[in-house]
Amino acid sequence: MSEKILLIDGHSILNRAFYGLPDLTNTEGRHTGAVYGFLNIIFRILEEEKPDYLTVAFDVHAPTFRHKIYDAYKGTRKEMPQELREQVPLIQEMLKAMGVCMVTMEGYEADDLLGTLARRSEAKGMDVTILSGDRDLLQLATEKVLIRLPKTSKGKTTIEDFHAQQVLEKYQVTPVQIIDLKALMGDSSDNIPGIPGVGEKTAAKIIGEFGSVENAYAHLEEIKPNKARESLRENYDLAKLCKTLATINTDSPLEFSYEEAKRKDIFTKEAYELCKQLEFKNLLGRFDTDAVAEKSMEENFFVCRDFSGVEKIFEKAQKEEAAGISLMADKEQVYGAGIALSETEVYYIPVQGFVTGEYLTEKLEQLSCRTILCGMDIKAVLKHVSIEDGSHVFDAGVGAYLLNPLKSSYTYDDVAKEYLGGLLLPAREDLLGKASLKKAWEEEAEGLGTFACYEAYTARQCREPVLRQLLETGMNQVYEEIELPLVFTLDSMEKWGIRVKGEELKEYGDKLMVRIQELEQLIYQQAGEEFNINSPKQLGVILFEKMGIPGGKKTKTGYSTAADILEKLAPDHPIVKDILEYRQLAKLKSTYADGLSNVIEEDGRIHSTFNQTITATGRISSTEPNLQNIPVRMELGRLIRKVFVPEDGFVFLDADYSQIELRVLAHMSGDEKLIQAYKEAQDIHRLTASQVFHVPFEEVTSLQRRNAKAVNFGIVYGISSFGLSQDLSITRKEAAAYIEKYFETYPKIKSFLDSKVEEGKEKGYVETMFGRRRPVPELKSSNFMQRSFGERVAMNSPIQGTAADIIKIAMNRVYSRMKKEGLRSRLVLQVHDELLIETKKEEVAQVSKILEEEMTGAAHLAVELVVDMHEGSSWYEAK
DNA sequence: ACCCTCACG
DNA sequence: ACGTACGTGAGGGTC
Repeated sequence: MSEKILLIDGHSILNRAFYGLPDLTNTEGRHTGAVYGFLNIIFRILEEEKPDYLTVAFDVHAPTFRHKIYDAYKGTRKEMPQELREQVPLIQEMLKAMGVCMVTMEGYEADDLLGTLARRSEAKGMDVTILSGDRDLLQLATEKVLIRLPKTSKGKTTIEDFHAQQVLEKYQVTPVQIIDLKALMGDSSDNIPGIPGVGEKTAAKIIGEFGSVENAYAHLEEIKPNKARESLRENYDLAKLCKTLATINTDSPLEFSYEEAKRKDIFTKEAYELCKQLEFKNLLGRFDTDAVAEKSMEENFFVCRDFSGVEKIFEKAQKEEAAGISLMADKEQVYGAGIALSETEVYYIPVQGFVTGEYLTEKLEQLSCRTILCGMDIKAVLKHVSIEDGSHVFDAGVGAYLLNPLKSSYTYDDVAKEYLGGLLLPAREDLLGKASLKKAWEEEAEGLGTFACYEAYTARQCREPVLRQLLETGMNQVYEEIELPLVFTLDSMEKWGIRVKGEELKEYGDKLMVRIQELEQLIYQQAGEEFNINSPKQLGVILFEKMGIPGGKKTKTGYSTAADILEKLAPDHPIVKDILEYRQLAKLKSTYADGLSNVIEEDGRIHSTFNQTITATGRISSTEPNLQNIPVRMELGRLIRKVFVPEDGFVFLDADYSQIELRVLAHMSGDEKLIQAYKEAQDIHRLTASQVFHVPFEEVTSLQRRNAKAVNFGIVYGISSFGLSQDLSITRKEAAAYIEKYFETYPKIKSFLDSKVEEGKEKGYVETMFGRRRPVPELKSSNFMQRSFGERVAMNSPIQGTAADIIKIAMNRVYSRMKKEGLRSRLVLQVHDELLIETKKEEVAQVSKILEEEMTGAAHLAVELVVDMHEGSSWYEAK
């Protein structure tokens, strides 16, 4: 069998990886996504091809022979974005570490080097494979030269393979004729102009018929489309020049040693270190562990099964300042616990024999009186271990979230990587797969123990660096005074849950169903056929094709059938009105009537999870179910709130902040006029309208008020004329005029927003009144859209985040005051600017006072914090 | 797994 | 020219 050489087009593969995959950054902020993608592609190809030789070609930044014959060649050649450019030396460093042969040559592009090596190798009788993202390379295809073009879309990489035969099949021309094709049609990405009036189709036809540019010129009169004929007549010289430009040089004077290109083991120690540095954790598994072996941390993990041994562990733990804790437990039971006493002493204690779940949790409770318990997720531990407050607790997940709220998760492996000097640990999935805890307990006992040890270890070891960084960033107060106490407040809310009348919810769902079926029939009749109304795709076809309704706005995948589009069509088309009603009811039925019914627990209550480490701004979120998006704006949906009721002997007290974000803005910007407005006005939107439009307060029209209100909202979101124009259905110009007037009226608001963008650019983050940070990496992006997004984020996050801080402070104070005053009332829900308290009837007056005092007193702003409060026997009534 | 749509603040 | 309001979570469809 003949030998095989694999030739790789470095820049073009890097490009493909950059544009086809999401960008990654490591902890140092280096962009690494393209390098990661590049490596994945070549690993795959190496496995498939098993070549004897391997070489990667790169362009050099210097004029090539093409520049010499054609000045415009360089022309408007697109600059690489910074995020990609900085990865070029990185991939080269990586390839060097892997011992991969690289070639470059001044005056030649990578294509020419690949062409040259392909022909030389072919002449030696080798098989050649070229990996590139560039279709130009197809001109090199022969029976012995295979061109492989990877294509990445939606994270999946597929590879298209071409020998000469496949080129012929796909393009109806020989590989060499690819050059002629390009000479006529041009190639914008390569700055080859082609000749005017000839596109892809015509070029293919001409070359198919005449075989080459030269022969076509020789038979000029036979060329069919007149336009193409005349264009070739006039531009023959240009066509020939293009042909030269498009021709890959296969005879460059490259010095090349096959010896150096011989394929070696690329999984070297150096490459391993570099992968670690770049945090390519998923790639490390490819390296032979013996060759790169490090001392395993698992040598310090011990399983303790005997009772007296466990007692000793806890005795020892009592003497430590801090211990890492990882409780392996689900709702039903406790399976065991990991406990880290020091860097080199980590135990796993499985539940068995005398070591019961109750025993374990009790020991942990005792331990928490003296020793600081460090966990990745303390709120989860609290479900089994009762701890009074945060005085002896460290929550690594919450700490890591504060230090960087943009992460998608705060699992121990992520946190270890970030705060333990890039330490790479196996993730839960590596140890347990996708198994549930129960399943792991039954079938993967050893993995479960290892998992618990890693988690406990990480929680303990992270304490110092995380606390230090919290101090360095000035976020220690937010951690200690807001987030850590909040763990206990949220835990209490989750445990209480909220009572829901299941029967009534079912009845509500049944009523909806009746109307849904009516509407279904109506819609089918009007459409003239049955189809799935829930499918935007099918619906789009019915409305905009079959029924020919105009105004079908295309999205990426088809027509948009979103409510704001349909609403504009509703007046003229009865079916659209029915569809809108159907949609509304279907949503209420599936998400709320059915969705909530399914999560009512044995105690007749719904126990949502309030997540503290999700949002970028500092808000909390609610899941399984989400109780922060229960309908309220439309009456029909609002009725759902009637099934949320307090237990017997209790009522609901609902308290919400009045326009907290706008008040926060007034305070943070220090705009005297807005502050004054709040001191005077009952109706801030009306007053804003009166000041912006220069009309007396009493004469403000409802339209003016609506517009002012929209601008007020827009300001908080990080205003843009486009966004406002969409919201108000006006032109961008009009929207821009409103904004300008607004800024004239409240000049300090403009300077405040501008200063936030500036600050974000300078520091890389913006912060709330209380020092909570949100990084805004998008501000440095070379992409206009992303940068604009960053600007809006820089304006919005300090406002939204400060409001979130304030209500968190209020929640904590309300929670601890009710506890301190020995009340039986309890906080059950938070909806961003609203608190719901299930209040013992006898305690209504006392709780009202607490709510009022703690909510309005949570922060001292230049404007008052105003709270609206209502009492009721359901959430519906209390709102 | 990803898109679309829609519920809330 | 680009193609958007800020922050979330859930359900259904589609590939």
